[in-house]
Amino acid sequence: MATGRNHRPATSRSRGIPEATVARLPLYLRALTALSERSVPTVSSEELASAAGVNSAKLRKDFSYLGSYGTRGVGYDVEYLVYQISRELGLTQDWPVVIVGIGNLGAALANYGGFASRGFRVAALIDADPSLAGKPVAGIPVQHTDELEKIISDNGVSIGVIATPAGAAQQVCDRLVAAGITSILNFAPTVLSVPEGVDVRKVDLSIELQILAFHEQRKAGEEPTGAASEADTAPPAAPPAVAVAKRPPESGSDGDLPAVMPA
Amino acid sequence: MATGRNHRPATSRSRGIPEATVARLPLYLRALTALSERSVPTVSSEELASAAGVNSAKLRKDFSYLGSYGTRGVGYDVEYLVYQISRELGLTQDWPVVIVGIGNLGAALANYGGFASRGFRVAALIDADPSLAGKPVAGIPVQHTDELEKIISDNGVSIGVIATPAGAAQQVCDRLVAAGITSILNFAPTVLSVPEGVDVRKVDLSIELQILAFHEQRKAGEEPTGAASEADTAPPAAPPAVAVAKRPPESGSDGDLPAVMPA
DNA sequence: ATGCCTTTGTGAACGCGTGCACAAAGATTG
DNA sequence: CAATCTTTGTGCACGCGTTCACAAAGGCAT
Repeated sequence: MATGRNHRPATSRSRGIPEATVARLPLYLRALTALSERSVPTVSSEELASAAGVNSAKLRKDFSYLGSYGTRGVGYDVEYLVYQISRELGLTQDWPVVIVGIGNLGAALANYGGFASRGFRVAALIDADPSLAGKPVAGIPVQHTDELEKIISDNGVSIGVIATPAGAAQQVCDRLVAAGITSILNFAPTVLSVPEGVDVRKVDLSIELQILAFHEQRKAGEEPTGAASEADTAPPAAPPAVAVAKRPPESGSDGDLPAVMPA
Repeated sequence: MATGRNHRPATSRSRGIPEATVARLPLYLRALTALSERSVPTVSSEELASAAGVNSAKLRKDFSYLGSYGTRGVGYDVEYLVYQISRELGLTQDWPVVIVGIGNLGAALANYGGFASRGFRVAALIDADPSLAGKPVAGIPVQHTDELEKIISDNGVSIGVIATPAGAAQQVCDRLVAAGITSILNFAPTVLSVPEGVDVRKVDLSIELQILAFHEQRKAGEEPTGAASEADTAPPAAPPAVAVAKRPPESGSDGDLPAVMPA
């Protein structure tokens, strides 16, 4: 989870659809779309749950927040459910989005097919590098940062994707917000601060790997030697005054992305 | 979150560090590294918490699971804490990783600087497209899928990144697991099924956007007209037998990634 | 050395999310 | 039309995660 600030009771109070449920709706939608393409008319909660990788009881409860769209003894009508979830997620309308920071990642996002097929339309690609301006990426010409405000207001964009290096992210964020953006998907490894009412979701590649490393280390140090608990308990030095095993600062400042766009 | 199967009590039972805490440790580590580079000797929980974008009470409780590394009245020793968290996350050792599927996204990942600076080393890039073989991406030559098993065992790789199209993901996953991989970071929009003992974390770009769209729609339909609740309650047709507003199947099969690698 | 001030570490309360288990609902069969 | 069988929808209980609030701990000034 990653909402902009830690405000809001985590539960979306409106119609009372729990945030956890909202996060799973796209999962169900994906599974349902696949079924729809195979012309499967109905699914049971059990089947759909396994296709989506969740518990069937959880799925039924999730759907119960949307209303009673199933038929007892039969299951759910696939087409109807696809529509209901799409509507609930706001996918029946087209959402223009802008991508800021057209480095490797930004380009990958621009080429990502999963956007267009879900009601999202890449309205513009924006980068601070003047030499990129005009060059097409994924068939869309990159525009310079100077145009940012104009692009957003002209196209009525309300969702922005930040794929810049960490150093530029907050500045870009501020400009996006000032220009009217109210939802941000942030790929830069920084904590963005935004005013109340703006949603931020964060995707951090390196964090995911670190979490995996934690579990991996756990697995490794489970049975082999008994030395695991030893190295665990013995700190290399007393709390204050240490300089242990500090990895050399590697390259420049910490947070880094492949992209261009200087700070 | 996204563990392979819905097994395991969500809490990592070992030394009893809650999963939610583990997920935040990389966040703290990032903030601490930045402080370390600025040669800041100590931080209070309040300062660090705000830098990491979390609540200070939460941060203190998180640290309490690791041990008592702070000094009352003063705060935490930055260097020491960096070391402790690094060790806890298993970042004091180098983790070789392989990236499978070198499309736009795979290339972006290969170029991502945040990996190397965190103890992760890209051991190999793998793709099924023979025409890519040998070509260097981010300075590393791409190798063909045939070599997958050999690469993994030769380098002792235990973490794999899947950046293939959805259609190929499960096959790749199976081969990775068979070859000895026990942690997988999955970028393909599919539910992977893996045997017990293998961890899977999922990053789905389109899902994040859909969640944003949900909240965005919410904001939009909050005050404008009173028509919101109307369209909300009236289904376009009765549950069975409908063909409402179904978006045309767009392009090919649903889950798609920019990458190459045919199924 | 003593008292004050800052900040940690944590006990306890609360709320969300998950999963169980079952009653109600509808379809289907004879 | 009645009985049976399947599958939904949900009441309930439990556990994890978050937050509050405060006592204990240590530094620092006098």
